[in-house]
Amino acid sequence: MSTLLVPLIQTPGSNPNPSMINSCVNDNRDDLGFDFSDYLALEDDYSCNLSSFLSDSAPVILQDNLQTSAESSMNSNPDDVDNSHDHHLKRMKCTGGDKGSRIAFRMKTELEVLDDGYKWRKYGKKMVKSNPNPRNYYKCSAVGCKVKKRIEREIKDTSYVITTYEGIHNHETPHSLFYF
DNA sequence: CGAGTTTGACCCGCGC
DNA sequence: GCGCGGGTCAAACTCG
Repeated sequence: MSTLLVPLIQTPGSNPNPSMINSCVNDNRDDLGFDFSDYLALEDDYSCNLSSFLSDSAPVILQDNLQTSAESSMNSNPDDVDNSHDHHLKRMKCTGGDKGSRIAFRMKTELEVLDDGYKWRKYGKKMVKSNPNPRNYYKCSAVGCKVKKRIEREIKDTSYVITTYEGIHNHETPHSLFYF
């Protein structure tokens, strides 16, 4: 299984979130009301349960070093994470393949829906067996854009939200137009 | 009145 | 074939 890091530089048409993380954290992080304390990407197999990514079986790659998720879980105390500004993009995992447009990340926030600069329409809500918290389904509201995202709260610590994106936007984010 | 949300129903894949 | 779980649809509803 190959592993690659998701670029954190905003590129037109790329998934917005890594770049949004960068831009938001750099200036108005406090205004957003959440911390990008953690970050990870999905395996190719999209059918896998999100919770499995938080289990000890999944390897995790840090930006500055490597460690297993078992090790990282010991360091997953939010207090530890918040101690450094560099930890907003602490860890990430991504596997290669044609389906690399799927990405998930986990962040500490009280908000249910994060403003990532795009406009989303909610089209479903589902209780899943593996998580007592409901999973919400969103589609990008832009015409012709088929990007979807799922949002659910982590089982172990409901202060963390797991957001999963599928697909690549075929348009600019309204946020970036404003921002730039 | 249009856009967005809610929610039950439906569909589909998978395991047995 | 059947049941289960997850994802999507769409009508009804809410809100500005």
